[in-house]
Amino acid sequence: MRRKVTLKQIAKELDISISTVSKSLRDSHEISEETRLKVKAFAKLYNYKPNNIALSLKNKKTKTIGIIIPEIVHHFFATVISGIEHVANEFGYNVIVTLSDESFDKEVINLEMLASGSTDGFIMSLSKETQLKKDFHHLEEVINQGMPVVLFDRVTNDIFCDKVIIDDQLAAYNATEFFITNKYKNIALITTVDYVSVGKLRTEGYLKALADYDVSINDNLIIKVEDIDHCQDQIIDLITNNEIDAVFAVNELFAVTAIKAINKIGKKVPDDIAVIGFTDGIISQFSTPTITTVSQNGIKMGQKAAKMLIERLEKEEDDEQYTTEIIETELIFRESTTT
Amino acid sequence: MRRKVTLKQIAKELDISISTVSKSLRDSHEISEETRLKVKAFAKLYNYKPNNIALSLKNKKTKTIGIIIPEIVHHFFATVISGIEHVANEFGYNVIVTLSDESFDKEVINLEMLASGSTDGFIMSLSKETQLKKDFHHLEEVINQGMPVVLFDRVTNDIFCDKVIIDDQLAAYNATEFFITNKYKNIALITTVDYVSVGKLRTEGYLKALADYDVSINDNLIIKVEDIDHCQDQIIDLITNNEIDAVFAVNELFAVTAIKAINKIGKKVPDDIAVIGFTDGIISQFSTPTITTVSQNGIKMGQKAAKMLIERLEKEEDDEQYTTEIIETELIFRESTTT
DNA sequence: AAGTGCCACGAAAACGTTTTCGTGTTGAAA
DNA sequence: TTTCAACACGAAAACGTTTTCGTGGCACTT
Repeated sequence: MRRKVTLKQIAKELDISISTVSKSLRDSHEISEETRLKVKAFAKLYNYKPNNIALSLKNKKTKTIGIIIPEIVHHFFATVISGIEHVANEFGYNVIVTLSDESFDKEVINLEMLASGSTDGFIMSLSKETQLKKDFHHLEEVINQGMPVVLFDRVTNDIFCDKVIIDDQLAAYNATEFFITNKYKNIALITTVDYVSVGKLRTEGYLKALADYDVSINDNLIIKVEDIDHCQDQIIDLITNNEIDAVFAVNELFAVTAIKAINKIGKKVPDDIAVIGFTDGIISQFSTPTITTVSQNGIKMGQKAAKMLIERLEKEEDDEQYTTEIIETELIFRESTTT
Repeated sequence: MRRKVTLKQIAKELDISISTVSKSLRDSHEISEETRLKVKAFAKLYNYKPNNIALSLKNKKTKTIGIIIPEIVHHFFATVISGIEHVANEFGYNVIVTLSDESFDKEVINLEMLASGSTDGFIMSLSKETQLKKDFHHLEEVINQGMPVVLFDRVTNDIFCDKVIIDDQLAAYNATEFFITNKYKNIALITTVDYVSVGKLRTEGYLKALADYDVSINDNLIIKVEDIDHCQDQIIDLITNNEIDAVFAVNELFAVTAIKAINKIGKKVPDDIAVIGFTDGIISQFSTPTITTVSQNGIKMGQKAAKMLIERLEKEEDDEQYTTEIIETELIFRESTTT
């Protein structure tokens, strides 16, 4: 077993000082060509690589970005990570990923862990519990310590930092508007409970569209799902007991579940009932029928978030000008709607 | 902005030595209760947290695990990461994730980056290109330096290290056997090119089952997909031009694509043609019809891999006894098959 | 021969910890 | 009064870098 070689060992072996070795490897003009080449040859032979940890300690930069998300087994978050990772890599950064599992406590613990020197900054999406509690002290703390934070998707107005979001309300508005202008009048909404920020915004967009077009709002057509794993019965109820011709769902899972429910009661998508979902993920692409959906480009969100964070990291003067970047969404038409 | 406080600053503020501060915080009996309490109060007030980087340098342990996978936008890999992260977290480790994008060069670069002090060990799944080139020097190198490596899913016999896999061949055998014993005789196989280790093994399982049951092998019923994004035409060809009653696909995507192709030519799943896929992911669960599939529990694989790695990290004497853990698979019956 | 300047290199500090060892003070025992 | 142990604390090394500054030796100029 060949342990990793250090400057000190090279210095000893070559009977010169550590400084000389370091300078040689960094091509300092202070060192004669002779020693420089000798050192470099030796270093190459022994496959010397500077120790990142030592560098981090010295430079007070870790060149790593901390990511904290509610869960990773979720196509959208996976795409965001992918976007972040690629940009980070390009700029010589690594990413360290932790999951909050939608728990406030885990979010806090992970944040504090990583804030103790492991990362230069954070990219986060808030856990449900955090959004419910509205407690953001942990975020304020790290921001106060001078660590930049970029929030994406599930954000909050209570914290001042850079953010990357989509215009959830507008996107939902547009989807609903599409239904209305295509003569659908009984549009059901399957959404989340209100404390999930994006769910609430999408609900608002739906309501605003109805209001703007003078379509009466029927509360029976709206369900707010608390437990995503057991939403099926609720949805079947809704569809069975109401005369509807369209469904707007605030995520893929609700959309595909709605479609299955519709099939189950013997109706057809899109002929009897049209469906639009949210998030252009695996499900929307491969479901039968494929699902018309609001695409929220996770890759792009991740890339943007990473760029914002790195930019802030690489300029020393910290201006307090925070920006909120809005990623474009678009309605992707597939088989679950007709025009 | 309140910068992070260090031992030195506390020492200065309290006019005592750094050693005393450190010892106080670690409850050393060398320190009088008076100073101990004073220091602790002060540390708490200023929210002192030891700097991880400094600790890593001193202890020569980073308490981080490096993960290198081909891509993250892939449900299976996401589940594995999830499994790893949770176990790692439990043992006080963090995970740092990098993607090879199926490229040999990126795999090497990322490995070398992380090997330079950033992580204590690795959990990896090989990129396609690496499997094609059969070049594993980068792995040998880090293993030689004393860094433990655990390979999962896409592994190689050329490297001696711990591994976590499923019995791909057996799983494929069982799926094929199910078809045969249920009177399906014309079983198509949609698989990958041979250099993808798991694809090859699954192909072998299929062939072995046919041979064992004296079903003649028809090469026309086998396609090996090179480019996953453009497999549709190939699959339609296969289904249109051959009389088949069953399809075994080595991943979800092939399975769902096959189902769509079958629908397109006016046949029904499972009545005309039955389909079994591989990997119990989102697609299999939410496709219509839902897909009978070989479940390879990614969470469990990740957990096992993490446990193996951490166990090796935490015992100092390095025995050279490597083990290969086989995760159980099972056939999950859904709507794409009948019995 | 004295002064000047350059060349090539080394010593040491710094980043933030932990830990070993040494040391001054105190009180009690002899 | 001397001796000794216990107590409470500090100095310093170590982890692996980079970088600033200092310095000895040499060649050159005058």
